[in-house]
Amino acid sequence: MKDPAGVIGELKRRGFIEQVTDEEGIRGYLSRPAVCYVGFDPTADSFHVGSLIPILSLVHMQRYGHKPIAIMGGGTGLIGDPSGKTEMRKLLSWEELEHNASGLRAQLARFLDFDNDAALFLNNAEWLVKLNYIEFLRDIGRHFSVNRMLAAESYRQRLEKGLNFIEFNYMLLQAYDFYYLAEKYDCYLQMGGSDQWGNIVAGIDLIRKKLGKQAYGITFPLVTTASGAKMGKTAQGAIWLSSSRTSVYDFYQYWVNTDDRDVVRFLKLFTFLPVEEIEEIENLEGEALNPCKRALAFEVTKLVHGQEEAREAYWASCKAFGFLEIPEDILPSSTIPRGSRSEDTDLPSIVLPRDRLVAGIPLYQLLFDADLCASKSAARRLIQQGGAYVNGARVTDVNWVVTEENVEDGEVILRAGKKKIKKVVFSS
RNA sequence: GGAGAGGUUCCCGAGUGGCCAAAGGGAGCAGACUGUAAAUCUGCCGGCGUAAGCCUUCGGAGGUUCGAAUCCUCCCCUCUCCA
Repeated sequence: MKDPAGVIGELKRRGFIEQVTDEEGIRGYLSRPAVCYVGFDPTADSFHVGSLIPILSLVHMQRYGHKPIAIMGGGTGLIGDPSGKTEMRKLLSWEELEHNASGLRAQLARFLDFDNDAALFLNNAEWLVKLNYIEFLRDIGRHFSVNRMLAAESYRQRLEKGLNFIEFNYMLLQAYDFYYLAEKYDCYLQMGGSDQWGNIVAGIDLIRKKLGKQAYGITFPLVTTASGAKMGKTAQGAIWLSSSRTSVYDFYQYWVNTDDRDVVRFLKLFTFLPVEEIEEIENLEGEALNPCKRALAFEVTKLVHGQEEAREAYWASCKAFGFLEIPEDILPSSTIPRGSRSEDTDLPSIVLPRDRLVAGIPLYQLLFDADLCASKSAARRLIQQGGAYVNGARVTDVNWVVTEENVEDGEVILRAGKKKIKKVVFSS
């Protein structure tokens, strides 16, 4: 096990830290095995790429011998955190929350070791739901200055757009969470996104007032891509960790397409490759970064979906875009396959009944069926604009029909634009 | 509770009776250029249709009109000021 105190340095070097309340204090707190927590909103039954930062920060903590707690905001999810939002979030029902929390728990188990309480998974509904309003006001509410809350950055934005009482309360509840965890679990460190700063500080104040103890906070930077987009957001929607929402192949592709300027930063944040190795490639430019992007994609995919799935995605991607030797001295700790293409892996595919071929299938229809185009209109546009390929050959005739003649070994390879590819398998 | 402003296609935002599937920008998609990158340029960008055209959309429900995103009525929601 590593020296517990080292975790701060590790997080810092990897770019996880935006702000800390008291660096010296935190180093002291973490100099021996300690407890820390991050809260997650159960707004969906899967995490997306944006949640990787907080999740991985917990993993780093655990690797250094600390005890991470993941809090499911079941209770606060019923309220809706106004921080960082420009408008009110829709409130979730009980059933949704339960469902989401269990999905998230399962995903976290891939990252954290929950055995023997080495990490905890708690739902704050457990203690928030039974709070008594009057008691809460007397015990907790009196410690909060409305003036100070109004001054908080997280509320400022919302004051312009409007904020209702239920949201205004959010800070108290989160502060109460922190206080509760401090008291029950000796947890004196909370981490969270930079929009959580105000809530974290409120918790620290509450702990000081109620328990007379010093607590700490760390915030993560808001990670955006070099072109300014929020991490993990694409036009098709978020990149999810769940393979039923975002296929492993698409997940891998998302990372391969990382902007040059982001590669090093993302390797540090989203993989566990040694920082020294990542620094080795810092000076690479242009095309030389491509193997690094593949390694990044492979490593992140491996973390989320496992080694085998990652290999498959890697080979499928090679098949679609061409093989590229990954030099031995690039990120040597990465377990990305470095040999030549020995494995033959399938492209993403769909299966259709063979008898449809008898009458022939209009290409636009097939593109639509294969999920490469959102509508038949879009498919027609694609063909007209020269972005449609059948078995590698461009097709520009809108009325082109796929027949038996185009099928080889029961398969047709469709491509839309440069990056989307799908194999259609005809079964009898 | 009172007064005012507003809810437009993925987002921002124009549009105040026909020329509106709805300006402009952003995002996105395709092509060129490339390195599965970025930037740039070009085209596209509600659905169905080869097309002509048809259908659905401007908070919701009705109504006026030959014709409504635009006018009227009721309702829902948001914001601002007042209480």
